[in-house]
Amino acid sequence: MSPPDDMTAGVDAETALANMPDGHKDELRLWLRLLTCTNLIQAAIRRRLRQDFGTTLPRFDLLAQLERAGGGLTLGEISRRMMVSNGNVTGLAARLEAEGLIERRTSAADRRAQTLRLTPRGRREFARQSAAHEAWIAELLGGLSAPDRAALHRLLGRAKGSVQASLQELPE
Amino acid sequence: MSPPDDMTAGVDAETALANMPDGHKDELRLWLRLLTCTNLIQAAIRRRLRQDFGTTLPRFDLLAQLERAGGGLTLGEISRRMMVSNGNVTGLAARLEAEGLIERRTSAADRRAQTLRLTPRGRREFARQSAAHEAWIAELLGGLSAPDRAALHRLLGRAKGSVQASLQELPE
DNA sequence: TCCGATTACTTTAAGCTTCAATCATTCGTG
DNA sequence: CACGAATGATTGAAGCTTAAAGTAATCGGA
Repeated sequence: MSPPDDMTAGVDAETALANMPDGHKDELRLWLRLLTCTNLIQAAIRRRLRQDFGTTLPRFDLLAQLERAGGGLTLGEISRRMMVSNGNVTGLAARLEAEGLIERRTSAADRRAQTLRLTPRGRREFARQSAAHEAWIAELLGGLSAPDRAALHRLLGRAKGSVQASLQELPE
Repeated sequence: MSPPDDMTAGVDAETALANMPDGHKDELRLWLRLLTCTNLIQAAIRRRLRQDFGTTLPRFDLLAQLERAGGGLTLGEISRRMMVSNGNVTGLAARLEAEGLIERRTSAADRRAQTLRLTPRGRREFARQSAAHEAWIAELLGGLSAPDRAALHRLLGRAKGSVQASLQELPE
């Protein structure tokens, strides 16, 4: 698993962590705080989806994609929109179909493709979950003033731009 | 990463709100952008840890906790610091021990407790990973000016405060 | 001393996630 | 038309994650 231990040059572990020579400590702190915020919110959402609706965030997200699309979507399209792997969507869709929340249909045009759409029950169920979800978010972020929210949104937009630009340049 | 050309849709979760009736649209937008930023960065880190070091983010995080602590830590203490379940740490520690990166020892004082510490090889390995990790983060967030980073850090602090206050009030 | 409560950890079942390999279908080009 | 390449989906192996139940050790009184 681990690469051959080649006794890498000079960096002993203490200096590597204790006092970061570069100015990169700054970015690291920012990243850790970003991560903490996201994790706190996401954990709260997951817990409530489970407790109040007996469901999970990935299931909720998949239903949200179908609801938003209006019509049906292929597994591949869902995979792209959710930014997860194909195999992931296969399993997720299987569980949601078993629960009667979505139905699948082989596309007439392309017999490789499976089209998913919400069942009436799936649509009803998602409407309830979605309303609650929206309220939870509003509650969690309610302590932030409107100007703070706006500023945060704008700065996160720049951060996203920075990340995407960086990934564009060095995709590996 | 480029989406297919046909649909009007964007790819990420952020574009997911076409038109939201309520006034909570604002908070929801903020949350989705926060989530997108975190996911983009995290996915890049995971991919590189795998490609360059054949490891994963949870393993890296556990090693980081041990390195930062200096001495040994119990499984429970690690579980608290990483904000994950006990059972999670049990499995993670088992894999890291099998790889020879950490060692476990039953505490003399309390025979229920297991103390983990880095092996010399674990320390060397983590030093390499940590240096790369730091550089990746700096690169990904390098497009942000220092004042922007400072402002973002500050606003995220307030967001974290809002979330924690909200969770304090309504723990369920 | 003893016994119930607490604490530390492990185990189990279920689900999520990825990558790599595979199968089926469709497409493009000669 | 034929055939290799590309596309859509599924499967399998491995790992991460949680909640809930279980085991072992410690602690705190009665």
